[in-house]
Amino acid sequence: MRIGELALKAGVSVRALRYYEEKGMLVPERSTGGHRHYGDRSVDLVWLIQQFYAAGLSSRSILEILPCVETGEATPEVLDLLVAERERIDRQMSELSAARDRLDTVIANAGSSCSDHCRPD
Amino acid sequence: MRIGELALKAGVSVRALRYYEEKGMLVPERSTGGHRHYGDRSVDLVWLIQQFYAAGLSSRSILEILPCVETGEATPEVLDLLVAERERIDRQMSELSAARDRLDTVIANAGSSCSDHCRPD
DNA sequence: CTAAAACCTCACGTGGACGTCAGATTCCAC
DNA sequence: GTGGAATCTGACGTCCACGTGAGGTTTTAG
Repeated sequence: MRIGELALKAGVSVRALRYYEEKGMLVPERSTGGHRHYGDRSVDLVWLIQQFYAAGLSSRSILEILPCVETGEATPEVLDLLVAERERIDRQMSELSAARDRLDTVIANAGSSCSDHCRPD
Repeated sequence: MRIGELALKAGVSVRALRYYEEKGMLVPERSTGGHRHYGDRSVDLVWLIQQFYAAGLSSRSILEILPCVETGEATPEVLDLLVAERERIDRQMSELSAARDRLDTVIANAGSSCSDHCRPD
């Protein structure tokens, strides 16, 4: 399929797909005229890239990790990276959790104080 | 205390503190000569700001949320913002969780395949 | 065959949270 | 009072995942 169709199916912009190629994460075939051609598996691959981006990984990390997601194998360095990213995600989740608790506290207080003067029954 | 001492105690850079002031989040007193002077509560405030940043809030959101963290009160708009940010954090946590699971799978596979050819016993 | 839609390659713009450098001023210990 | 440390105000630099034209080429529907 061509770049526009993949962009639609994967829910990203055409520019993003070109950027992924620039970074080496998703390199398509080319038609004789120079147009990009992607296989069906590219849709899942883009989803995976998006998932990793959403988790705070850099394109550099994703580039190293992607191949071994497909092959199931990893060099020791990539394994280190995988573990490091996993630990970073754990830390980020606990930070998010703490901030969420803080927000919940504020919401609870603000909610009660608001009802105090909004519905003073 | 002055800006350098606060930076040390709060574990941020002097530049960051000036940036917080520029954004209205932490506005200190000034000496006659123009130097910033912070109270002891500023340390906790900076921690809070950092915590919110770590959770992905923008300086704009933090600016609106900070006052009602202190007063315990909130206007309906700020309450909406609080709830929206809380929901965003929830979504981000589930995305992180999904990515972590994916990494775990890869780590498990890579670990076994590595031991396959690293220690073929 | 042709027109328009889709695609191509540069290449500069964006936003956010600061880093960093320059040059001037203020503070504090001695 | 003086010298060095700390601080001051601009203002430009950084990084990254794209956004956004400009100007030209390829593909495809009719």
